[in-house]
Amino acid sequence: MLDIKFIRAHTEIVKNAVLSKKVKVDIDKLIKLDDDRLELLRKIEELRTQQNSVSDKITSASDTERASQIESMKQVKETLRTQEDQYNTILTSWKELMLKVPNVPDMSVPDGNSDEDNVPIKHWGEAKKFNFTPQSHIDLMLKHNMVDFERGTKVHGFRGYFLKNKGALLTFAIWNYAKDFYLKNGFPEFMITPTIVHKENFFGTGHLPNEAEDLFETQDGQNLIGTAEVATMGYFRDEVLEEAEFPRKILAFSPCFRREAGSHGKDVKGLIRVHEFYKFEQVILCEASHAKSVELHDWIQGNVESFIESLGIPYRTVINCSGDLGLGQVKKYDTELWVPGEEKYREISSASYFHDFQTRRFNIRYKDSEGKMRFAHSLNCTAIPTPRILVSLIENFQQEDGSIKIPDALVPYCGFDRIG
RNA sequence: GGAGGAGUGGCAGAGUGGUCGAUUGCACCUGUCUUGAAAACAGGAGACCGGGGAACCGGUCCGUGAGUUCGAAUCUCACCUCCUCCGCCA
Repeated sequence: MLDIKFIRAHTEIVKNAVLSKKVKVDIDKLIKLDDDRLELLRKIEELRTQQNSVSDKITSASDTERASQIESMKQVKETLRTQEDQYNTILTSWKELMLKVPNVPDMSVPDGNSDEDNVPIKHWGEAKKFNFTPQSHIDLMLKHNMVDFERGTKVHGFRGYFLKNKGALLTFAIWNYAKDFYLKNGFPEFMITPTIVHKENFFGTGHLPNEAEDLFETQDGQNLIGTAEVATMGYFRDEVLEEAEFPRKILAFSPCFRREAGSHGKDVKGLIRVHEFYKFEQVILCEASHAKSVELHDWIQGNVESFIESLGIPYRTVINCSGDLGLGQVKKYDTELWVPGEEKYREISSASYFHDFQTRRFNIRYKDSEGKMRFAHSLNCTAIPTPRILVSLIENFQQEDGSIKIPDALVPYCGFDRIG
């Protein structure tokens, strides 16, 4: 959510954001609505002032005065009721529009329509070429009895999977390694979050109102989270944080659920795109400073890059174009790992900052050194998702004989150094 | 799932129709006193919205939303959350 005062003061900037993010929302209509809202608000407050002052006098008035005052206040009450109804009608539309207004992309964000326009800014490792024909993670994992897609589909449905044996053990090893790696590298807080949460949390993060199609819903009206970010941010809703404790650095773990509506034809095989998975997420809350947000954005991105480097998987980092940014995101980096079977880089992580877009919706504030209440800034970045990481890990570490070498960093966590 | 109780400021806790944005205590800030601190005493201090350069003025907020009333923290209804007891269950 943006501040309506900011929208009014910088209308052109916001309109440009709407255009560059390819969002559908009428800013002129919003401002017109806000004019109407303010005009009515002033009228209503004037009437209330009148009502309050007469109310004060009524107690000490004589009986005849009182009768006439009560009579005149009945009129005021009727007018007030009509105007309040109008106000509420306006406010409802106003809120709907406000929730759709996107945050403004940073100057450094390239313009573009989709992920195809994202701009690579870093490459690490060599996109591996094998002197044999590499197999896909699907073939390799099936060969070593690490996964069962047929039973997954039988039991769960489309995109279902069972991780089995060394596939399951490898996953636990990654979780434990990731937990140790991130906690050692500067995350004082660690949480396992709820996965069933109220809708308001999705409005808070900016996933709603526009991404409802991608959410699973319970019969009680809550939704399943698609990322721990949602629950972790919700944790702080309506709270006033201590500036002295900034930046809050939280490592959060949760199962994640995504309907993948709108991507039915994409990645229909394998572990790239599944309905349920697990993810460690980096979540940051800090003071309301652009410079601080930028600094921490680079820090969380650096963390995920270091983590991938420690596994020895080639990757590149892209800066996401405007059209590939979420509603609330100011800027985003994606980290993409080399997938030899497809001969391309595939997304594994996403690092974004939001300024106060989310915290304004969640009402997460702190008192600054001058005693002024401010909305905090928020950021988040994938730490590691499973099982998607297995795709590039297994394909990159496959050997000519079809066995899979375990990256050194993971060996102590696996208890084996090779599969097959 | 059934029965009962409760939600008030950072915390505790008064307040059952107007003088209540709200007594009081703790915590907090400032001052007096003190070499310093503590204690004592005096004073200050909520959030949000609108107007204004500002001092300030007006409005809203007692779980949420509706209602009754000239007027609601206080009365009515619905919902949410928490607690206690019973039942069921990993």
